[in-house]
Amino acid sequence: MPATIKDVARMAGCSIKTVSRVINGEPYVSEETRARVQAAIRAVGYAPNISARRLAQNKSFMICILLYPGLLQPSSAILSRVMDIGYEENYDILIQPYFPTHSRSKRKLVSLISEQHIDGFVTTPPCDAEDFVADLLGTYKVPLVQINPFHRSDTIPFVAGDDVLGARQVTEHLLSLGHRRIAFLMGPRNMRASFDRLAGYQNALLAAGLPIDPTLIRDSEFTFDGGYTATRLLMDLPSPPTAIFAGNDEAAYGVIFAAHEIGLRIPDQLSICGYDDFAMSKNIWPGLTTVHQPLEEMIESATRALIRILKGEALDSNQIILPSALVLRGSTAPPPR
Amino acid sequence: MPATIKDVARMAGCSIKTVSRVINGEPYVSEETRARVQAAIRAVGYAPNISARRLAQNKSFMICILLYPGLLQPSSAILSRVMDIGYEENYDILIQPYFPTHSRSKRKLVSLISEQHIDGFVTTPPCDAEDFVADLLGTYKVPLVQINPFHRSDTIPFVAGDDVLGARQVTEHLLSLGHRRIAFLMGPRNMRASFDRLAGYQNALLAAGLPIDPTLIRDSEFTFDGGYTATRLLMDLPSPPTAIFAGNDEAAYGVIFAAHEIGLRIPDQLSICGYDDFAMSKNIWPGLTTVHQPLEEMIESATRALIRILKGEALDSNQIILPSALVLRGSTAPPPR
DNA sequence: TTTGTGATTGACAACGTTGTCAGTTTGGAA
DNA sequence: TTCCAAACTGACAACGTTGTCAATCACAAA
Repeated sequence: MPATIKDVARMAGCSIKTVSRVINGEPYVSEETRARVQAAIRAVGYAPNISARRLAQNKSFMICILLYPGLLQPSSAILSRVMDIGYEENYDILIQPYFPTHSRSKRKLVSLISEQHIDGFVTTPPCDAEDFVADLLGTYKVPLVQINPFHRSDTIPFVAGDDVLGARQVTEHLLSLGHRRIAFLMGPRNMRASFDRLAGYQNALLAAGLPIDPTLIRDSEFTFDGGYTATRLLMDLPSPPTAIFAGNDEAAYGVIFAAHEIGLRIPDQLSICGYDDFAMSKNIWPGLTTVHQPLEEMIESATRALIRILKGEALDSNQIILPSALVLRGSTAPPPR
Repeated sequence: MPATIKDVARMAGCSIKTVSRVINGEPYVSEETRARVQAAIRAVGYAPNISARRLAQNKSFMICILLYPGLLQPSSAILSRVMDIGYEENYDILIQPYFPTHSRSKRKLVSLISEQHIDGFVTTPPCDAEDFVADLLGTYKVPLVQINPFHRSDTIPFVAGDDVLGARQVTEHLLSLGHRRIAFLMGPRNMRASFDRLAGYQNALLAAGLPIDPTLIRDSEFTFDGGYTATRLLMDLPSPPTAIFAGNDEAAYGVIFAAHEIGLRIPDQLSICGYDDFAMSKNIWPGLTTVHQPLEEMIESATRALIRILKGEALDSNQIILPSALVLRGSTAPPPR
């Protein structure tokens, strides 16, 4: 039975309302009273009961991040960073795994909104692929900030990277090394990144005056297995590519594995690029040339934007685009002569 | 303004208490009334307000998992599994990053207990290394289940693997391949696994009648950098090891990287073993020989045990030991002649 | 002196549940 | 028929906060 506001009030010799004012930093409390109340709070070891506060204010002080477990590999560092923000701002951050098309996920989401009254959401791809989430949050009028959303909306704030540009830079890097047959591994159709990166790849080829060879474009679903299978097929072609741009890092790991299995030396016989710069990409051998996506910053700024909205502050812009950067490591080199 | 229990009661033509009985599946409601209430619930789209329920029952229906962000790499699959259990059992699962020795972590933990009234905790190494957590939970009388705890307690339930056995099996595997100079990379001093794995390594050597060479035992802190640095030093020895047992997978990644950098072929010139079987270990080349630790099952059974405790049910045993298994992949082979 | 204004304070309702307890109904045994 | 226990039901308090509003106080201006 922890101390309540009443215990504090009794000890400080004032009303519970005055204690409440002190706790919430409201004005109209004399310095003397404030000091007395604060002393009483310390004396009885008082901590406000969050459930009561939530009930009285009809707010939950909770933010939920919808995360698709398959992709995104949320390094714990990211989660930790987000929790810190929550700590500063007095919000609790709830990490919720979410599978689109999965009915249990949907029910859980409904319960988070209707029972827990979560104050706001951050979504990550491909959780936004169907309109279910946005529609649901729309009908319940729960604020939402999206990360790399499928559809960029004028009304829903989002944080994103420039995947067209990043993919173009990767491709130009490979072109500048002398590669002419560059394969591209396409991601799932429910993520915007898949299309944007494909566009960047194609833009670079066209700008270089090269044809787009459909046999060099394969599906990987952004998975290890997808990258592996695509590579086995690609390298069996009569004239195989000299470089594979894997669409994302996880697929690239599959490409690397397949290349090793086939007995190809990386990067001498096959250059490989990824996209995303997962933590592991600098730890494998050879280091993976990729595009660093500032996932931590993205989640952080999405969360901060959401909190601003919840506090009723205006955002500078509904669209936050963060820069990505090509990271050159050991997995790319000029093609074999 | 969502529907409340009053709206349901009005529509069903009964008291709010009767609605409450129906919601909670309590007895003493006639079938006819029950049906009418349920119809009303559906009609108004009622969902109970969790904050009010928490306040009235002085319970949070929340479980918190303390996770050290550096290690453990909680694959999202694990988190997802745990959330599912929570869903089944009507508990919300809070994932809380926790750094021992980090004062903010401690304050957050205190707030989780005293403000949020979290019903129970699951700890993972090395969050339990100091006694702070156990003491705190003890004084607040909050139930706790530990995973791979530093001290195995008779009173605090825990789930663990048999690291001594696992490490012994790894070492015996290397011995059976013919290795005689096997290095061991020690983990941090605040994790039981570090000592248990060292013991398994030493037991196997002693059982084979081999001496324990202290120059072959190095610190890695279970990190990539630690594994990398230790390997550079080890391979500079006048008579370097022919195999390195890296203590955990993350350190093993560092060993592999260093070996490649030195120009050693794996496994022909150097055999490498890890421990833990992180998801990536089967995706790198060559696949890493390691010990599979059933992390998902461990977190699952710890969570289930905690929920049983919270429900007042007795545990079959306070000590749950789950089997680990040696996984042979491509990173080990007989030593060079 | 009176008046007004802003600072300070507290009584009480409200938030949406569940717990307590007393009242009513039902059905079967005496 | 009467009585009793069990089944059913609801009024109301309680949980620990915050919001509303009225009351009081202090002090300066009129």
